[in-house]
Amino acid sequence: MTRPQSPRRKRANGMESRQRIIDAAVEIAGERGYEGTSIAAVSAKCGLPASSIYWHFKDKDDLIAAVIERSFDSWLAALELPGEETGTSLERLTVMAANVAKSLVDAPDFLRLGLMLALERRPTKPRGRTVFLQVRGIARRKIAEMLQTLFPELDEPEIHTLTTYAIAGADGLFVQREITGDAVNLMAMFELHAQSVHEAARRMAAGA
Amino acid sequence: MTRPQSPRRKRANGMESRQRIIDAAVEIAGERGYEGTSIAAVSAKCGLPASSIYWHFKDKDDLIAAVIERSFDSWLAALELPGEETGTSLERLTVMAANVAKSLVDAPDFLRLGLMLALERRPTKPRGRTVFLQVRGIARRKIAEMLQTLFPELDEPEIHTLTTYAIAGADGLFVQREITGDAVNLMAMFELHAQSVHEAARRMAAGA
Amino acid sequence: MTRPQSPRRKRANGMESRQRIIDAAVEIAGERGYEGTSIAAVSAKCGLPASSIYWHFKDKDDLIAAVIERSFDSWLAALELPGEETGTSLERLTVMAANVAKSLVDAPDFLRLGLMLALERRPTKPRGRTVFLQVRGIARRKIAEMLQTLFPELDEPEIHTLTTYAIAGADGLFVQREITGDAVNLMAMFELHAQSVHEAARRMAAGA
Amino acid sequence: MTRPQSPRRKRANGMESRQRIIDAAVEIAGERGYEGTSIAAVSAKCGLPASSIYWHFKDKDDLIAAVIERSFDSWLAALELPGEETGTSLERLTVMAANVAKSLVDAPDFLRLGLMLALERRPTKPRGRTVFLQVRGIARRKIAEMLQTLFPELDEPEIHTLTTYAIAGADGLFVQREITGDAVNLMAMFELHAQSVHEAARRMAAGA
DNA sequence: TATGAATGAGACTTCATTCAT
DNA sequence: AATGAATGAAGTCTCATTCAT
Repeated sequence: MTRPQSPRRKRANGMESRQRIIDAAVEIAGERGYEGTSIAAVSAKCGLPASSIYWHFKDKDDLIAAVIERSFDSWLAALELPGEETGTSLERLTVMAANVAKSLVDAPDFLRLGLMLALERRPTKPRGRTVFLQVRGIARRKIAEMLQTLFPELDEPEIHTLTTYAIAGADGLFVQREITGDAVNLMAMFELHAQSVHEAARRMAAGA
Repeated sequence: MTRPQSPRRKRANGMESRQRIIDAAVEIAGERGYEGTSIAAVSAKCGLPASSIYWHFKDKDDLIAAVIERSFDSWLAALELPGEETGTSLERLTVMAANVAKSLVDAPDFLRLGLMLALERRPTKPRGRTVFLQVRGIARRKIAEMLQTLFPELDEPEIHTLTTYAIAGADGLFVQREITGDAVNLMAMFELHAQSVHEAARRMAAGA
Repeated sequence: MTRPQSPRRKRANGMESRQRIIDAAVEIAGERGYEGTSIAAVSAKCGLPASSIYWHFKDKDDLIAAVIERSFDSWLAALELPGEETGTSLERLTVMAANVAKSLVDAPDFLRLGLMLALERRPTKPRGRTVFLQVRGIARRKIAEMLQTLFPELDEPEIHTLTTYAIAGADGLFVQREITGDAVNLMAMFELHAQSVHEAARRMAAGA
Repeated sequence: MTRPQSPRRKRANGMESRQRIIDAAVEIAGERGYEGTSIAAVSAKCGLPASSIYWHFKDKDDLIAAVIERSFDSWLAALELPGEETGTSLERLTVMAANVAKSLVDAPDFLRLGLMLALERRPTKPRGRTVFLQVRGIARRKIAEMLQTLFPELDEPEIHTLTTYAIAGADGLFVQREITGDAVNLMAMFELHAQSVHEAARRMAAGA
C-alpha cells in the first residue's frame, strides 16, 4: 500500500503501454473489423485492464483511428519507393507496381481493415474510416503526381481516370489475395496491371 | 400501413414472414456488416419479434447466410446476360462489362456484404462467408468459360490468370465506387477495364 | 391439402404419440431435472412438434407429473416381489433388499428424478413432486406392513422408525451409486443394510 | 437498511461484494438448484447489477462452484469434531454421528445443493458438481481414517465398505428429513445408524 | 388428432464506459 | 500513469405457451 512503486517492472511507462495497446488492437481489428473489436478483447491481448485503455484513448473510435494510423505507417515503411527514376515509363511503372505488391503482402492490415471500414454504410461513420480515407487520399495524390510525370501529355481528367483505374486494380488484386489466400501470384498480377495502365495511358494520349 | 386488417395475432404465414425477415436483414447487413447486424434491429425493421426470427432461422449465422443467398439472387437477376453473341471479341467484352457495371450499381448489397465478410480473418468463419465464396466461385467459372470462348487460343493457366485479373478489376472498381460515392463513372471505368483485359489476352496469345 | 390422410404413416395415433412424448421426457428429466427439461428438448427427442406436446399435456408440470408416474410404474415392474414368504425374518429381509437393489439398478429414473424434485425448496412446488411423494408414501406403507409382519412384537412408533431407517439406507445407497458410478457393489451393500435393519428390530424388541 | 450512507456509485469494495454475491447465490441455489438459480435472481437479492456478478465470476458455473465451496466451509464450521477421544468405540461413533446430524440441520445447504448437482446426469457436468465430489472425497477420507482408528482389526476393503455404508446412511437420513420436513427425529436416527455401523464392524471383525 | 407459426418474458453474457483510488 | 470495481444497455438465444388451421 505504502510501497512507492510496484517492484514488478511496469514502471508506468506511458508510451510503451500505448504501443502495446495499439499492437493488440491492430491484430484484433485486422481480424474482426470495427464492431468485432471489443475493448475486452484488446485488454486481454495486451495484458492491460480495460480502464487503462481509456486512459490512453478517449473511446473506442479513438483507438481504432490510432490503429488505422499505425497500420498506415507500417504499410508506408514496407513500401520502399524507388530512389532514382530510370528506364522507360513501362519499366518504371512495373517497378512501382512490384513495390506496392510487396508492401501489401508484408503489411496487409492497413488495407484490409481500411476496406472493411470503408465498405460499411452505417449512418454515423467511425472516425477511423475518415482517417483511412484521408491517408488514402494522400496516397492517391502521390500516385497521380507520378503518373503525371510519366505521361506528361495527359491532361488532368485523364490522369484522374488513370489513377482511379490504377488504384482500383491494386485494391481488387489485394482483395483477391485476401480471399483466396496465398494462391494468387500477386507479383505477376501486379505486373500485368502495370502493363494495362501503361496501355491505357498510351490509348489516352493517342486518341481522345 | 395500408394493410386492411391487422389482427393482433397475425395470421401465420411462414414464407411471407421469412421473406420479410430476410428483406430487413439484407438492408441492415448491407449497411453494417455481420457484427453490426443485430437481431433486435432486424426485428424492429421487419415487425416480427426476435423470437420469431429464431423460428425461421437457426441462428444469426443462418440468417446472414440466407441474406447472402438472397442478395446473390437479386444480383443475378439484375445481371442481364447478352442473348446473342455478336461482334468482335472486344465489343462483346465491353457489352459484358457494361452489364456487370450496371448490375453492381443496381444491386450492390451482394458484393458489399460479401466483401466485408470475406475480408474478415476471424478464426471461426461465418457460414455466410462460405456461401459468398461458393456463389462467387460459380460466377468465376462462368466468366472463365466466356473468356475461353472469346480467346480460344489461350490455354487453361492463361485463362485462369485472365479471369482473376478481370474479376479483380471489377471488385476494385466496385470498391472505389462504394468508397467515393457516385462520383466514379463506373460505366467508363468498366469499359476501360474491358479494353485492358482484351489487350492482356492479345499479349498472352502473341508472346510467351 | 385435400388428401384425406397423410400417406407417411403417423396415422394420428393418440396414445402412441403420448407414449413417445413421455419416453423422451423420462430420458431428459432423468438427466437434467425439472428446470433442465425444456419442452423444446423433449420435442426434439420425440420428433413431435412442441405444440403437439401441449395437445397431450396441459403444461410442463403436467408432463413431468406423468413422467414421474410412468417411471414409478417402470420401477414397480422391475421390482419383483417375493411370492411366497418363507425362511427366517433375516432371510426374508435380505431377499427383499436384493429385489429393491436390483430394481434400482434396472430402473433408476424414478428415484433419481424424484429425489431431484424432492430436494428442491422452491416456493411453488411442481405437481410432479407431489406425485413423487404420494407414490413414495404408498411404497412406505407397503414396507411398514411387511416389517410389521416380520416383527409382530414391535409397536407402531417402532415400526415407523424402522421403516424410516430402512428407506433412508436404500436412498443413501442409491445416491452413492449414482454419484460414484458402477463402483459400488449395490447388492452387497443392500445385504449389509438388511442385516442392520434386522439387528435394529431385535434391539427394539429386546430393550426399551 | 441501516447503512448510514449509500452513495449512488458505491465505493468499490471487491471482497465484500464477492461475499454478498455468494451469500445471495447460496440462498437461491439451496432452494432451486443449478438451473433454477438465475443470475437475475442473484442480482436482485444481492443488490449488485448482473454485470457486476460477471466481474467477480467468469460465468454461472464459476459462481455455483464458489457457492459449493462456501457452503462446504459453513458445513465444516458447523461440524465440531470431538477434541478428545474417549469412551468405547460405540460411544465415540455415537458422538460423531450426533455431531454430523447437528451440522446437517444447522448447515444443510451444502449437502442439499451438492446432492442435486450430483444426481444430474447431463453430459457436460457443471464445475460445481466436481467441486462437490472433491470436498466429499476429502470428508470420506477423514471418516475412513476415523473408522480405521476405531476398528484397527479391519482391513482396507472392509473399511472401504464400512465407510460407504456409513455415508450412505447419513445421506439417506438427510434426504428423509429434507423431504418430510422436521418430522424426522434426526438425532435418534443417527444414533440408530451409529449402532448399525458398529454392529457391522463387529460382524466384519468376527467372521468372513 | 395434430401442427406451423408466433410471441413476450427472461435466460446468460458481453458491451463500452466511468469513477474513485 | 494506471487500475479494480462497477454499471446500464444491449447482445444472442431459449423459454413455456397459445392459437388458427
